[in-house]
Amino acid sequence: MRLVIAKCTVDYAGRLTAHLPLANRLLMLKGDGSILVHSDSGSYKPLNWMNPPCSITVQEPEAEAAEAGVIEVWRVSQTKTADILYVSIHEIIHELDHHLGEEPGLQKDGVEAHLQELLADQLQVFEEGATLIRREYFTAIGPVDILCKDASGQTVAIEIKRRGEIDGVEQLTRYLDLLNRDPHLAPVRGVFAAQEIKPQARTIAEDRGIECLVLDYDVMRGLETNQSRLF
Amino acid sequence: MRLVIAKCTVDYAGRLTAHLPLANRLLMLKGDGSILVHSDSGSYKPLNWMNPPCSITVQEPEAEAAEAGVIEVWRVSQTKTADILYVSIHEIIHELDHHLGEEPGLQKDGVEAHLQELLADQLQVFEEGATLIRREYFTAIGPVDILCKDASGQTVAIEIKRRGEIDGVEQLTRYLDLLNRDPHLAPVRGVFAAQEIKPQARTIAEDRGIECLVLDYDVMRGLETNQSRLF
DNA sequence: ACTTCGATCTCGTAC
DNA sequence: GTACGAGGTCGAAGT
Repeated sequence: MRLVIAKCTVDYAGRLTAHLPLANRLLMLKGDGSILVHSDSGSYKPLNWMNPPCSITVQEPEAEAAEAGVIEVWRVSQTKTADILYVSIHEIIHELDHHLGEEPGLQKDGVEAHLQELLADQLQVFEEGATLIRREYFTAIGPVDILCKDASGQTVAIEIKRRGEIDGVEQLTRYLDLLNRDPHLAPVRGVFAAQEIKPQARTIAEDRGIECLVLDYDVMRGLETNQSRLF
Repeated sequence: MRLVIAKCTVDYAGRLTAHLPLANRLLMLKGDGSILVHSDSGSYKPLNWMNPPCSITVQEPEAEAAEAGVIEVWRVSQTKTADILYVSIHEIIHELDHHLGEEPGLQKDGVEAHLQELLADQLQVFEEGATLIRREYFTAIGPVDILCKDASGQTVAIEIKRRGEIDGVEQLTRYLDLLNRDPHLAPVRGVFAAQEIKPQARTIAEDRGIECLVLDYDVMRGLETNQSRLF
């Protein structure tokens, strides 16, 4: 990895065109040829960048640019797409080069699939007396997150999201349309469950007779802990 | 901005928990207190990070960690949320500190809003004789990008996307359902316009009687330039 | 290989 | 401020 702190301008042309006026920035050149342009604030997204695979060539500035103070131009071109990035260097302030070696990679834990497991184990959170038919109940158009029966024996399809938005309601609607064609299952209740349900999604869901269920992840995790202690 | 190349492990606990095994990495400490952990490959997303506002304190390692080779621990805590990040430093390989100064910011061009403006000004691109009713025609479920009348006087709802995908067709479908309930407007034609329309989106759209319109951004920008020169 | 969907999404913008 | 949609989304999982 090569790190360069430089006074530069940057021009990008690809899906959009963008320009960075003259200022001091960090240029990070990774081992795979990609480049990131970072400022001293903002979140993890660089001001500008080029994804691998790409190649960097150093060019002499054109006469006009040289007069404006450009000492060299880095031409970064994407190998697959036509995207291109020009970094016009006015001054190199610091430079540092070091080979980092192997990256073992990030180990994650605690994703959204957990919500589905928790609700399947705790169907009373949805309704007392509900019994699981199965998780990931497969249909021709995709898996229904949870299929169960309520206390009266009616089939219930539950769609689970972390954040409930319109897309999720559309998805559940398609499942319900399909499931209700099966005389063994129909009529099927639809339940849209999420940690947070957006107003527009709730409106559309309720307009279609779909029930909304807000899940409290921390409470459900707590219930699970208590259950595992009890049994 | 402070740049440190170090042999380290990283532990994050917040919305999820994550761990980085021992390896050499770049630690970028920005002026606003945020920190990014980058490896030598991958895209612009860091392996791990903490967003501002956050504070960093350096701690002595606990006895067990010290025996494992940890020389210091950086405790990075988010000011608002309870998120926390620990960087356990085993060895500092390089270090570089420099104040970058003001960042003038990225100048973008070529967004989707521009497509809407252009098409509203150039309805002949859609169909000769079409006349604008209004952009961002507001409905109970959101704004219709362009509402206009065709040469025969029929109402037309146009949904514009940069890339036309299924979501956009669903959105337009909802608008059409709603608009067609209004006897002053019905029957309403639906037009799905985008720089690029995915085959699946096109299939669904046409199956629903929605017309697809591929927009050439460069040509439309050229037309606008010519218009502003003529008038 | 391509597609779909979640994300510690980030980022802008309208309200 | 919050809410919503778009992204040069990124990244992983499944097909």
